[in-house]
Amino acid sequence: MVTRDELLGPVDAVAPALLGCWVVTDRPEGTVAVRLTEVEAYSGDGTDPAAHSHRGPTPRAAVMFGPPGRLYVYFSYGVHWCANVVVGPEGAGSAVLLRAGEVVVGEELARARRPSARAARDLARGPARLTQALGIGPDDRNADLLDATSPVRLHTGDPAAPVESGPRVGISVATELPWRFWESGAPSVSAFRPGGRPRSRPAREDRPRE
DNA sequence: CGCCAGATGCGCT
DNA sequence: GCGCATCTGGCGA
Repeated sequence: MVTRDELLGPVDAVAPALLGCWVVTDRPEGTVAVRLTEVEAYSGDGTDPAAHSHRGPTPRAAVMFGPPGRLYVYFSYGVHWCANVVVGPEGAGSAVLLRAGEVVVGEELARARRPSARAARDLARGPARLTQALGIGPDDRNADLLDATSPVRLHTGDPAAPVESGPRVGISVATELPWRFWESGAPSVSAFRPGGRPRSRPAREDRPRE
């Protein structure tokens, strides 16, 4: 198990240290474990406008201000659930987004949860895919990842390759911070462009309508 | 292959 | 009402 002390440092130092760790979910239908290959740091120190905690402990972001080692789960784009590990001292408002990993236990169950995934590396490639493969959802909000009896846990591990860093993905502010960390060469690292897809505007005002 | 746009609901202005 | 820490399938080269 990861210990509380390992999560107390600055979020941009803790985030790369989580690479290689395992996220494990025990459910009635079986166990799935994912070895983390890509994460992103979000800081609650007030300097990170991309963090959900940037506007204070709103109802959604309250978990980010709680004790380290809890799971911050949020609903994204009206469709997906994404998961973070809360880090830093209680009240810091910092968290590490779990962006991608490789399924190391329970591949059959992960495939059943993600029928659209073809290659194995796509099972947990991307933050919403990762939560799907692990069966993480709203019921896991604020779960204690450091409790050995919890159905969702974080186990220690080491990266299998050097760690690289670069801009975070899918955000439109603070894109200069190199707070995305990944295992060099990992096939499960997100292929998305830094900064996200540019927002498209209506191409034509005179487009015929039905 | 790569690029594109829709889906879909919540949080905050 | 607007924007969003995304994913997927469709379409064209």
